[in-house]
Amino acid sequence: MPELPEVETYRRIFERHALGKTVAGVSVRDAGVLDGVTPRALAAAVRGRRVREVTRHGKIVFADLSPGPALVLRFGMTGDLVPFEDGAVPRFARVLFRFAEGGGLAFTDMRKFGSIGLAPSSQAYLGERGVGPDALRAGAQAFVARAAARRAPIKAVLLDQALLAGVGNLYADEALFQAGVHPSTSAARLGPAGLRRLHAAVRRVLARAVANEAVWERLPSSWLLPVRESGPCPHCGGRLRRLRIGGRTSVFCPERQRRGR
DNA sequence: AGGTATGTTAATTG
DNA sequence: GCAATTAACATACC
Repeated sequence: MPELPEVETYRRIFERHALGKTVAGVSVRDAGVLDGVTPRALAAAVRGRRVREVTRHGKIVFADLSPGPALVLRFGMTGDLVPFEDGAVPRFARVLFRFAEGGGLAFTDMRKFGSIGLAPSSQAYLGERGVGPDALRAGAQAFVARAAARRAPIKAVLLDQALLAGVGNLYADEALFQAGVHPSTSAARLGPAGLRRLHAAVRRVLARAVANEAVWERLPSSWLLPVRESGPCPHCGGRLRRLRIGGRTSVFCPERQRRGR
């Protein structure tokens, strides 16, 4: 379940179980999730190294092994990090990390859209891939300027990781809902003021979700997220509508989020 | 049985 | 050449 708030909880899990520890071994159970490394090369690069720092940028977790490369963890649609003790390997485990001090972490991923790779550093990786600023740290200015130049539906623009890294389909819908913006509105049409308000909503939504460790049951009942599948609009009680935008499903309240084209 | 799914990205179209 | 859109990836579940 990985968007920025979920991935931040993964970062904390990795930190709790690996920070300061030495990697004793890496076991690749499905090489299909490796990105640009062979199982052998991954093990060679990581084994014997200490985890110095665990960071997150958007939906990506980096484990800094310096001196040495950074481990790059991406979770796709169904990735997760699950602590395990030997013997009890979690379901859908694709890669296992074991630590010299004891314990292990499993990278699980049912659909295998996630990946594990290596990079000289997190900065190098982000630069090469063109990942934009982290959605929780970025100021509004750059986002407003770049989004204003786009005519695509604002929903699609919010999902563009080059503009703002970390926003995914569900939290994008939540931010649009709270800002009262129709998902198919052209980004440019919102104007600087509208984009600024939307950016504030994105940050507020993500920060609140992180504070609640991305547990939906703890989110405010005024939010769209908990009732996204089933319920009526928590504000007006009306029926929620869904649209296909940029290949993803958008859920919104037609009453609260008026069409703006 | 068929449609859908929290993400990326190559390929295609405009 | 760039912005926008769509298909494809692999797998489980309702």
